[in-house]
Amino acid sequence: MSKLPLFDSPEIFQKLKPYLKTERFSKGAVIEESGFISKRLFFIQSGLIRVFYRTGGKEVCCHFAKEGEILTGIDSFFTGNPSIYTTQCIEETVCHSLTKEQLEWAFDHVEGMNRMGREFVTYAYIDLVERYNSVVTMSAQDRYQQFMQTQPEMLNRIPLGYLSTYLGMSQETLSRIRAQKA
Amino acid sequence: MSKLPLFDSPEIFQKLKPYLKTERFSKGAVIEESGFISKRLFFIQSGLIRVFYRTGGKEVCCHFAKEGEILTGIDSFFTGNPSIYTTQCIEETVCHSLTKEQLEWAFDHVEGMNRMGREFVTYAYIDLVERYNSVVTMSAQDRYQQFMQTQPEMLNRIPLGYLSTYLGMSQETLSRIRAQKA
DNA sequence: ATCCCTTTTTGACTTAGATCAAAAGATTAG
DNA sequence: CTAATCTTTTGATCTAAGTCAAAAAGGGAT
Repeated sequence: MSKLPLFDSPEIFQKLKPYLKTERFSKGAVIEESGFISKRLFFIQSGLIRVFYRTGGKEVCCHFAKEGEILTGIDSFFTGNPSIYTTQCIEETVCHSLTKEQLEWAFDHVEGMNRMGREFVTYAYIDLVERYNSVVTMSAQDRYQQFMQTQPEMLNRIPLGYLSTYLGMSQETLSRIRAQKA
Repeated sequence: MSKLPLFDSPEIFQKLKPYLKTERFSKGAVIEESGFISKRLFFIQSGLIRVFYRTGGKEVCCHFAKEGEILTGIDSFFTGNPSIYTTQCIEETVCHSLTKEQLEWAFDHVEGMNRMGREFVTYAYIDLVERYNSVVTMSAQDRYQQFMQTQPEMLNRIPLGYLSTYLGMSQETLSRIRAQKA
């Protein structure tokens, strides 16, 4: 979910600190399972997480969140309905979290927090629009290339099987695309 | 861009009213052309607008906004870069608009405005996530069906040629899908 | 009405990418 | 180190959807 201003904003971070719950998750650990209500917003200190949902017997990754970024089952966290998303660690991960109530409190009482939230979601939205457009107008090859150019460091961190579903293509197709430009 | 709480929130609407500029655009009129900086946020009172961009010699619709909804070249409006989007009226349209400066002012001075902005973008984001997922996991047929079920009233208002690009398929494919279930 | 122009439909052909299946490489646990 | 498991690659089809081209249907203007 795009860049997170929190860690760059020491004043806000200081104010929230007393409320943050810090946890360490090992590789493969599931942080939140689909079907439950997402109760926490996570600030990722280190590590890598994938967000996925199941459809037609398959898992489709719709997001990766790494150190410095924010994570939540956004649909559920804001609406209160059970989430369709499962969040799982791809690497060992350390994160700090707030409950929804604490976040709501912060929106009302921490100066600049509401604005930060709005700007954060706005940029996440802009990012997603681009991603959406790329699936509608670009070929599988081009989508991979674009990913390679914009987040080359992620190529080694995300298993091919996860990345392919994120890019909207089969694992075999991604493997072949990767092969042809050796 | 999803539902707009503004018209449902008389207090906020009253406060903004003095600053709103009201305009009427005829069918086919271009409200903002790509390549320019999007300077206004539009509240649509009546009518229907398409947002599109050009790629590979084609126009791709990425959004439709109708009465009661909000419109802006979101990328440009918030970042200040020239927009890649053109907004054009599909029907005769009446809307009220604010400049970016006025909106910023409102975020800081109109009680509840910042929160409204954040919630608005959050819901727009959630909507878009769903749309994104549908392009990645569903067939052209299923996407059309889904659109038919969720916004049946739009079928008669949006020309097929525009709708097809919005749904991420060729005009011919959409025509054929529509034909087979007479 | 009639002409012109835009939008939609229909037909024939092509292709990107999916699926199914199996081999080859990596990782992890014991 | 070796077995067992998981991940990636390679190969052989198959199909949904795209492209190109032309006909049909709608909509405005005069």
